[in-house]
Order: sequence, then structure tokens, then C-alpha cells
Amino acid sequence: MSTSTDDQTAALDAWVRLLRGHAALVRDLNAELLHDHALTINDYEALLLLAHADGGQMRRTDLAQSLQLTPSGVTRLLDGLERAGYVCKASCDSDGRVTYAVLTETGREKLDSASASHVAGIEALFAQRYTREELESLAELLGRLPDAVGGPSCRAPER
Amino acid sequence: MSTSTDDQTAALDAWVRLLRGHAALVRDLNAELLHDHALTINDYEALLLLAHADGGQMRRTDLAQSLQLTPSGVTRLLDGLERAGYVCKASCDSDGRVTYAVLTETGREKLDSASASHVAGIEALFAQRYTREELESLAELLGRLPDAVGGPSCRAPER
DNA sequence: GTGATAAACTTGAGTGCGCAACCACTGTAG
DNA sequence: CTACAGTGGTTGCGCACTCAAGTTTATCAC
Repeated sequence: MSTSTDDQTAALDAWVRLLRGHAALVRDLNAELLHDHALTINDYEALLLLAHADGGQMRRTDLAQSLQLTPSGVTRLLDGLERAGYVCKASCDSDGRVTYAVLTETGREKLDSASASHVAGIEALFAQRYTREELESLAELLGRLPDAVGGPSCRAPER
Repeated sequence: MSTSTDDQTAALDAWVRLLRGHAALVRDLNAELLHDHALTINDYEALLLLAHADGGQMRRTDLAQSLQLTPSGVTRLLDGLERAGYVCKASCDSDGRVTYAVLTETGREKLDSASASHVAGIEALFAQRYTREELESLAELLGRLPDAVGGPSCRAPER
């Protein structure tokens, strides 16, 4: 603990790089996705999660947790996706409180068509810039962060 | 989707981790800073940049570039900081278009008091979780990203 | 049963920010 | 001196999101 401000400096530096680089990156990819397919990144991620989920449906709470959004954020997000016809609601017969978000056929098609360019965009940013090993170590390093934040919420991020 | 290589999967995976982990992290630190000192992360970073700048002042454009914000974002940001008395405006006598943001004494004190807990928070997240070497390699890896965005060939250079 | 507590979800108000459009000033060209 | 392109900066509008408060359904205590 009493050690060096160097560690602090390194941490701050890494953090600032992360913050700025990531902010610009997200904005960039988001703008691209938005202009090409009228989807935000979270729209896209939501569709992706649903597509991978069993039966193409998820509880809104689980979606919120996976997307790192509050329940109200998910409500508005799905609101837009419903209006666009990409998802629809379904209720649970064993629990009247929960509502499922269900991926529609239209939604799946939309995801497929958006995937091509979005993945290509990510590829362009990441794969061209890092080697395979670097990518893995980056993923590993960054993978440690969420645990810190949400606490013990390692509930079923299996997938 | 296409056949695809594992590389794409790896890129996507790294990206998703980055996205989610970082989003949660930013929200977390932001909330902390906000509740403890009534500053957003960008408020803090702006004060920090000004404190490091020569004469404690910067042109708004340069601030925008450093913070990865649009000019309008900087206007609102500084609007708040001015209202709080942490910065004030100054005009340039050699160029009537530019306005400087100048850190006030109050602002410098605010930054100092906020720094303690904020740096501690970052320390808690980063330095405890990574070794010195990992931190450096993380910083290096992430440092390559911004170049991609603002960079040479990609796109949307105009605007 | 009745009541208290909790979970899933929605709604209203407010915030941070980008985009597009705009004004103000500068420097160069005719 | 006028014209005009380029840059610095602000404003109107809209979007995505959070927080706080409310509604409905489930569950547990008695």
C-alpha cells in the first residue's frame, strides 16, 4: 500500500486510455449500425442474446442483467424493438409477473442482415489490429472486470 | 451467417466483454463520483485536463478532442462546471473566435478533494486485480484502439 | 383466509450527449 | 474593400438511459 504513485499512475493511464478509446469506439460502431440498419448497439445485442437463448425468448429481467441495463432501460429498448416488429411479448403461465421478450422471424432476419456488416466492422477494428494471442489475452484481462462491479452476480452467464 | 473463423468469434467475444464490463465499470465509478462529489466522470476528466494544462486553461476545441466529445457536448459540460464555479471563460485576444476554459481556484480544490476517492476507486478496481505487467500490457493494447477510430483510412473523416 | 414483503415490470421526470443548423470571427483571393 | 471558405462555438431537438415511485402478481407468516 504505501507504495508508489507509479502504480496509481499506471492504473489511471490504463483507465484513461480505456475510457477514451472505448467511448470513441462505441460511438463509432453505434453510428455505423444506426445508419446502416437503424439499430443501436444495445438493440443489436438484445437481438443477439435472444437469438442465442432457448426458444428465442428471455425474461426481461435476465435481459436487463445481460445487457447491463436497468429494468426501465430494457422496457424502452424492447418498446422500440416491438414497434419495429423484431420482438414481441409473451407472458408466463406459471408466473403472472414475468413477461418474455420473444424474437420474431422478422427480428431474426434483421439480426442476420445486421450481423454481416457489424461483425465485419468489429473485425476491422480488432482482428486487424491484434494478433490472435493478443486478442485472447485482451479478452481474458477485460473479462476480470465485470466481477468487480456487479459483485457476486455470476449467475448463469454460461453461453 | 458465414462460415467463419474462430477469429471472428474471438473478436466478438472480446468485444462483448469489453462492452459490458466497461459499461458497468463506467456507470459504477460515475455513480460513485456523482454521489460523493457531484461530478460526472467527464466533469472530473475535464478538470484534470485543465489542471495539467499550461496556465490551467484550454481552448474548448482542444478539450473536446481530448475528452472525445463533440463541441456541443463540451459547451454543456463547461456550462455546468461554470455554474458550479469550477471553471470560467476567458477570451483570446489574438483570435476572437476562441474561448478558453480556465480552471478556478475553487475548481482546483474540488479536483483535489475528488481525486483522493476517485483514484482510490480506480486503484481498487484495477491495481488490485492486475499485476503491474498486466496493467501495462492492457494499457498498451487498449492504446491502439483510438488510432483505429480517428485514424487514417477508415471512414467518416469529414463532418 | 388477511397482511407484509418481495419480485417483475411500467411510467414520469430529468440528464448527458450527438447531430444539424446556426452565428461570429479569421485569413486569403479577387 | 468585398467575397468567401474555413474554424470556433452555441442552440434546438431528439435519443438512450437512470432514478424514484407506482402497479400487479407471488410468497410467506399468522
